[in-house]
Amino acid sequence: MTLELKPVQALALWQDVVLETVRREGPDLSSRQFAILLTVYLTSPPHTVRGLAGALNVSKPAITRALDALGQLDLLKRKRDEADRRNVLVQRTVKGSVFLRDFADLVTSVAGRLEA
Amino acid sequence: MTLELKPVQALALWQDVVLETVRREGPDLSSRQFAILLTVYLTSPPHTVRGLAGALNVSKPAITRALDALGQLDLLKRKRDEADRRNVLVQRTVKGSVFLRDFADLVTSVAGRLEA
DNA sequence: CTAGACTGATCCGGGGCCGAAACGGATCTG
DNA sequence: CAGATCCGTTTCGGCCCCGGATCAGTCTAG
Repeated sequence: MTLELKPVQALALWQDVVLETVRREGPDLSSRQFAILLTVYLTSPPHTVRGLAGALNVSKPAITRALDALGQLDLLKRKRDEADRRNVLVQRTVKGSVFLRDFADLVTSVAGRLEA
Repeated sequence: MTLELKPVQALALWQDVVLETVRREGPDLSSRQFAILLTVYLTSPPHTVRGLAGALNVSKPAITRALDALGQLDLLKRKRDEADRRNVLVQRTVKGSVFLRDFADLVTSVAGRLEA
């Protein structure tokens, strides 16, 4: 079974969620930063700078900066790969898990209020 | 009837959509700009700078700048209110309609591929 | 051991966005 | 009228992000 979602519902869902995140004065992530966050939490490790750059079709410095910002917010952390010290492994944090769980709840709640 | 969406599905949906929009090298809108765009197209007119600023809980100059950017992209246009020439009415454009319809199709298509 | 490949970080000039404050035009009010 | 008020825009100093080029550290093949 797949999830049915009409175009008008999709836009309404997006609007409510984006509006809510804009209104709340929480950490305001760019779409790239958010994409990185979601990718790290939803796809299987390991996650490297180069890998993320390729996955998002973005330059390496952009990933480095995004990791700086996300690390500052404690939503993600870096760890040297001891097996190959050239690599940096991007890992989850407790705060990041909580942040994404809250976000998921927001989306489901908005979806629940949507007329189907 | 309401729309059922589990937290894990919500995150997966969001990741796929955000990842796709980041990868595509289309106009890369900030969340505020996108929120403005959605608000103008989904809620009933008239839309003024002050009204949008209040709705998004954001300063007026931020709205002005966002309208500059969205106008440059031809996704939205400004029009003087002839009844009260202090006001600026924000209006839709053909290109904006197409842009949002495409986006809605992207979301529905991703949702359709989601395991329910 | 060394030359080369590969990693992530940094440098750099350029550009966008930020909010507070000030501005000019339009409108209302006394 | 003149002053107060409302509107959107502009100015200002500051901060963050952009990507190409380059860097230092690490690994590997010969």
